[in-house]
Amino acid sequence: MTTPPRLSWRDVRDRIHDQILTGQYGPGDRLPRDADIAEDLNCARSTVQRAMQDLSDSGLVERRRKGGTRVRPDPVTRATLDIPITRREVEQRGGRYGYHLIRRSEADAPRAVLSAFELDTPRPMVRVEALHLSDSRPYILEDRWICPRTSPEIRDLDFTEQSANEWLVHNKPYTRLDLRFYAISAGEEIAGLLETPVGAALMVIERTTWIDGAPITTVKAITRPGYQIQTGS
Amino acid sequence: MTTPPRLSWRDVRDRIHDQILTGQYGPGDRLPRDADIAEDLNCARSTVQRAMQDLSDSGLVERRRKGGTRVRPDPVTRATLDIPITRREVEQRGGRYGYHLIRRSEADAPRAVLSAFELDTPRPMVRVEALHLSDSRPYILEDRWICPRTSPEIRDLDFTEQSANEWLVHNKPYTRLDLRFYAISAGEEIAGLLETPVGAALMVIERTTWIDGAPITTVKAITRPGYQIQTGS
DNA sequence: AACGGTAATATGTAGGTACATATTTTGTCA
DNA sequence: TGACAAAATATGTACCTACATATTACCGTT
Repeated sequence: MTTPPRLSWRDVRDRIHDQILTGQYGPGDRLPRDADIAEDLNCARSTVQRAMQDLSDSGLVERRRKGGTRVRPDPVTRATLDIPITRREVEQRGGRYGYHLIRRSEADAPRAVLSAFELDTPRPMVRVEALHLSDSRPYILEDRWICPRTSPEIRDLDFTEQSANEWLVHNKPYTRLDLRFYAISAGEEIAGLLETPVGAALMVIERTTWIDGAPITTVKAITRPGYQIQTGS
Repeated sequence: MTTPPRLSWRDVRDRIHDQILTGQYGPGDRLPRDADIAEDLNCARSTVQRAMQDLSDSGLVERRRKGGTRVRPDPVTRATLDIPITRREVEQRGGRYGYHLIRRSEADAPRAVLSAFELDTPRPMVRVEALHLSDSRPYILEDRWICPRTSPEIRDLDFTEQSANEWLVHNKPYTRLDLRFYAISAGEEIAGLLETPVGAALMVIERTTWIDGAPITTVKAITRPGYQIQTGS
């Protein structure tokens, strides 16, 4: 008697995945219940559940209690991005990291910042403008607003030695993150700070974080020309 | 006797998460074994396992068999991106979608394309240049190379009606995806096609896919001015 | 038909056991 | 001391059971 090798949840996942992509189940179609698939494949329902969870996470299917599992009608390519601390990023690329605080100020947050936080009422915030350097050359220019109501500690920090980026990542967990990328053309001020020609195309990374609904920080990181964001590796 | 409400894996996760961020466990520190945590919290090991998996997925800790669980020394902010089919994207934004094939050609893949695929030896590929429109105005310009050795079917497709984007997403599953974003300045040709001033800052999305190591397609999607990529909704 | 409450049902989660697997640690021998 | 094999160990996976929860589906009433 040869014992058939047990099915792993990856096997189950791949099997379903194949069935979807060979057209056996099309967009919007409902798949059998986990229990039935489990019986079909002769494995435990928990194994099917694990497989389905993974397919759901990767955006291929949608699952709803009692509603069952259906193939997502609009396929998406889903990818995971890792954005390291800027210091780590520079060092990992073999550069010598440098940091320079440009200005630290307090003011009522402008409309754009409030809108990033999805706030209606104006409130005072701390603004930190700083430059990250790689081998003494400008790497990323960051324009950050921090909400002191959520992070009172920043009143005692001047961010001349340690970047707000680093301090926040190490000390301020968040429950919600909003990321966006877009391109801008370097204006005069930015071009001057990044030592780049006026009109250069620059990637901007905007990041906003909240903890349980309370705004922590929003930052506009303007990268030097040629900067790339990439997945994996 | 009040029965204490059972701990969910989310509770466990949040508890560990807090402990890490209050400094109870610092970067590089090793956490107790799952079994011990389970005993401490009076829950099943499988619950702790689930919690730890999630923390591992979100980049906060690293787990290794026998090595145990340790706090990641270099914190990263990890985010998930959904990139929909361009047609869906346009329609979801309330625009009327249009598609226009510019050119379909065959040639040996240039060095840049081979490098994207991590290939050494040149091989012939199909190139598809096309324009996606929103309300009859240019939205995304895509310059795509497809490997016919991996997808022989494309020999029979002319991509005049359906975009290669759509066909591939629906018919070509991939096992590996490489994504990168960067900014470019519109040259004359691109500016003409996107109906944008020369020198405008544009976001580029490069996407390369493989199936089990075999190259499928690589595409450079040049977006119109003001285009943004963002997480979440 | 329209409404509303109830039952039916598929997925989600927790508990528990057993074994698999990947590493590290230890121990032995040259 | 070094190399290699064996033991120890923490996480990973599979199975099963029981119950929780969110919806959908159904049915009776108006």
